[in-house]
Parts: sequence; structure tokens; C-alpha cells
Amino acid sequence: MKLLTRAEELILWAVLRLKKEAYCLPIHAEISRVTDENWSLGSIYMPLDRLVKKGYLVSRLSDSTPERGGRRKRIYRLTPEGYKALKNARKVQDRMWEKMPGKLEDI
Amino acid sequence: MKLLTRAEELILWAVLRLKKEAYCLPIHAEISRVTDENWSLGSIYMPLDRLVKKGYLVSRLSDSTPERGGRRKRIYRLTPEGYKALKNARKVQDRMWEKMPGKLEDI
DNA sequence: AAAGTTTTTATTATATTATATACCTTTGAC
DNA sequence: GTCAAAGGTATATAATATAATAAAAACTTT
Repeated sequence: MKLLTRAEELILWAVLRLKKEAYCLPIHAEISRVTDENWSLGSIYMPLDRLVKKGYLVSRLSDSTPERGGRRKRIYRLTPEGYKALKNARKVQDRMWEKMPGKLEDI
Repeated sequence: MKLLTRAEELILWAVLRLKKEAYCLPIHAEISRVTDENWSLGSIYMPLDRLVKKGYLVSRLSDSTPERGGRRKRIYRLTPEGYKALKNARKVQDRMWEKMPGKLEDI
């Protein structure tokens, strides 16, 4: 299985976490929060599309909501393959750190 | 602080782990092992160089060893900045998974 | 001892893919 | 018609993957 890029991993993670609210803007906000960096929106859309093409995500359009600017949202959801890829990414991380000290202070 | 790419993170990790044996071929082997993928050597050299340019690694040439083909090795070592960047990458990962179930089975 | 061979390591060139930046478009309510 | 929220595109830059080549050291052969 091909390893995810960092952006792909963060996006799959955010989609899993956000559940029914997994559309672009919250995904963007969640990733910016957890990485403590400013991501541009384009840096989210393009990997999102790629993940759909790869079969890791599927999307649907929600109904519009009765708020100003409340247009239909494109909601994403993990496929079993996407879930598997994310689990694999995490497994690699676990392997990396399992024999390293807890807070990485022994330099 | 700019987030590391996946290759950069894996390389800093391997260098930290391999200590005095941190030259390209063992780094390559260690990364292939932990990710369970076949990396080409070029995919190690180029990020290695970049990490040196960014000030995250320094390198020196070892003496040659008395074995067939035992030419001098270029040994890498983390700078304090490199160490800090790796710690930060790990911190982001910890934040990602801290409220997610242990083995990610609740889909 | 000189010349060629094999092994280990380092390095470069280039094509492909991913990311970042800066825009533009659509939709719905006010 | 304007404003706000969301979706989307174009393009430049950067990173990764692939496929070679080059150098150095010891071994082998003559």
C-alpha cells in the first residue's frame, strides 16, 4: 500500500473526526488548528479531489441551510480503503516511536 | 515552524535512531523497514540534502574502513533545529490521535 | 606491480506528483 | 443589489520517484 502524504493523512483524519460536518471549511480549520499553521484553501481542495479519485473518500452535496450564504455543502466520508490507509499511516507512526523515549528528550 | 514532509520526518527519525551509523544506505534500509515500502535511493538523498540546507542536519565524511568497497561514508547528525522539528512533528501526531480510539476501530 | 573486477557508497538528471498562492464563481439570505 | 458562506480553478513552486552514473576501496588475475 502506498503511504499517504502528510496533507492526505491530515485530511482523512479530519474527515473521520468531523463526521457529518466534514466539508472543506471545517476540514481546513481543523487541520490548521491541529498543526498550528496557516493552510490555504487550495491546499485542501486539491488533495481532497485526489483522495476522491484514489477511492479513499466519497462526497455528496448536502441540502442548503436557511442562513445567509448557507449554500449546499460538499460533505466527505471515508471509504473502507480510506480508513485502511489512515490506519496504516498510524501503524507506521506507532512503529517509529515504539522504541523511542516518550517525549523524545534523550538527545 | 514549517511542518516537515513525510520523507523529511522519516529521515530525521532514522538519523536520530542510527546514531553513528547514520549514512545513506542504513537510513534507506531503516525507512524501508518501518514503512514496509521500497524507497529508491534518490528519494533519500534529495531530502537529505534539503535537510542539510535547511539547517536540520549536518554531515561529515567518515574514514574509510578496511573492507571490500569500504569507502568513506557521509554520516549525518541532527542539529538542535532538526531535533526540534522532529519533536514538533511528533507533537502534532500526538494531538491528532489523543482523542481518537486506540486502534482506530470505531468507524 | 599493473590492470581489470567487484562491492559499497555517493551522486546527478529528469520526469512526475504534490503543495502553496492567488485568484474567481456560485448560491442563498438580507 | 449586496453580503456572506461555500465551492472551485490556474499556475507557480517544491517535493518525490525513477533511473541512471560516478567514485573509492579491496580483491583477482596476469
